[in-house]
Amino acid sequence: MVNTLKTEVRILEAAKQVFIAKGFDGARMQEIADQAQINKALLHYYFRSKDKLFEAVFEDTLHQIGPVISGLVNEPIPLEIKVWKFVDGYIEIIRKNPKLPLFILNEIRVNPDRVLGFFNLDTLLDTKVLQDQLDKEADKHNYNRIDVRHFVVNILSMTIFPFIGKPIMQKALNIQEESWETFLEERKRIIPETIMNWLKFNQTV
Amino acid sequence: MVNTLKTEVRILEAAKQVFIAKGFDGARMQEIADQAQINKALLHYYFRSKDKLFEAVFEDTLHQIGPVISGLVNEPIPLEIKVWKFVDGYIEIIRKNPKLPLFILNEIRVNPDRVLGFFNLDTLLDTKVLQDQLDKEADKHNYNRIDVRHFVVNILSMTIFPFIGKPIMQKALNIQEESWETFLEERKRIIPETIMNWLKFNQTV
DNA sequence: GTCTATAAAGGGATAGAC
DNA sequence: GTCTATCCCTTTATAGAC
Repeated sequence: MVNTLKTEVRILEAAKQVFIAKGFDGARMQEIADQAQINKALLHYYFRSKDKLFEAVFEDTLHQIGPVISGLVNEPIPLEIKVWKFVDGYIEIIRKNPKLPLFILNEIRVNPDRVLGFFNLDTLLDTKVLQDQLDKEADKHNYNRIDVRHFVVNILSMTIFPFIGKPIMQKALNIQEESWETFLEERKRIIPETIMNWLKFNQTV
Repeated sequence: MVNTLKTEVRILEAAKQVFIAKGFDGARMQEIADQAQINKALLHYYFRSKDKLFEAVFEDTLHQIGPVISGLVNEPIPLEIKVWKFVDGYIEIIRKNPKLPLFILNEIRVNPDRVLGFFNLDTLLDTKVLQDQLDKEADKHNYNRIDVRHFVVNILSMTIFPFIGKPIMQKALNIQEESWETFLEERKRIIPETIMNWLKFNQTV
C-alpha cells in the first residue's frame, strides 16, 4: 500500500509522456509499462483499460493547467497589464509542456466524444466580464470597441501557434534550436505590443 | 486500364478523407476500402502498404496546396495589399479543408521522419525578399523596422489557429455553427487590421 | 501488488481463383 | 483488376502463480 501510490503515480507520469508524444492511437501499453518500469499486467491492474488510463491522464492534465490559466484570465487588473501577464504566463506554462497543446487539440479532432466532456469552459473564461473591460477601456480612451471573441482568438493564436507549428516555423524561418528560446522571449514583447496597438489604433485601414 | 485510373483516384480520395480525419495511426485500411467501395486487397494491389498509401496521400495534398500558398506569398505587390490577399486566400484554402492544418501538424509531431521530407520550404517562402519589403516599407513611412519571423508567425497564427482550435473556441466563446462562417469573414478584416496597425504604430508601449 | 504466460481480437498483408 | 479467404504479427486484456 505504501508502494501503491508511488506505482500509480509512476504509471500516470509514464502514460502522460507516451500519450502526449504519440497520441492515443499511437501510444502502446507496452511502451508505457516500460517507461514506468513495470509490466503490462500491472497497468491493467491499476487502470483496467487503455481507455481508462487515457481518461485519467487527460483529466489529470487538465486539472493541473486549468486553474493556472483561469487565474491568468480572471484576475481583476487593468487590461494592458492583464495582456502582458497572460502572454507571459501562458508561454511559461506551455514551455514546460511544449507538446501539450497539439496533443489536446489533436485528440479533440480524432475523438471529440472521448475528450470534449472533460472541458469545463464555463468557469474558465467569462466573456461577458472581459467584453465589459474591453468596452470600458475603449470608451475611456476613445478607441473603437472590439469584439471580445477576436480579442481572445488573436491572443491565443499568437501565443499557442508557435509551439504547435514549431518544426515548420524552424525550417521555414531558419530558427535554430539554440535561438528558439530567444525567439519565445521576443514574442512575450511582440504579442502584447501587437494586441495593444490593435486596440489603441483600431480603425479600418 | 480505363477503370484503373478511376479506382486509383477513388482510393486516393478515400484515403485522404480517412487519414485527415483519423491520422495515420487511427486510420484503418478497412475503412479506407469501404469508403472507396472496394476491398482491402485492392488497396495493397495499388499501393502495396499503408505507409506507401499514406505517402501518396501526403505528397498529393502538399502538391495541391503548395503552389497556391507560394503564389500568395511571393507575388510582387505592395505590402498591405499582400497581407489582405494572403489572409483572404489562406482562409479560403483552409475553409475547403478545415482539418488539414491540424492533420499535417500532428503527423509532424508523432512521426517527423515520415513527413518532414515532403516539405520544400526553401522555395515556399523567401524570407530575405519579404524582410526587405518590410524594411523598405518601414523606412518609407518612418515606422520601426520589424522582424520578418514574427511578422510571418503572427499572420500564420491568427489565420490558421482558429481552424485548429475550432471546437474549443466554439465552446469557450459561444460561437454556434451557424455563425462560424460569419466569424471567419470577420477575421479576413480583423487580421490584416491587426497586422497593419502593429507595423504602423509599432512602438514599445 | 507484482509477475509470467496466454487468451482474444484487431489489423496489415498475401495467396490464389476468377 | 478485382474478389474471397486466410495468414500472421501486433496489441489489448485476462488468468493464475507467487
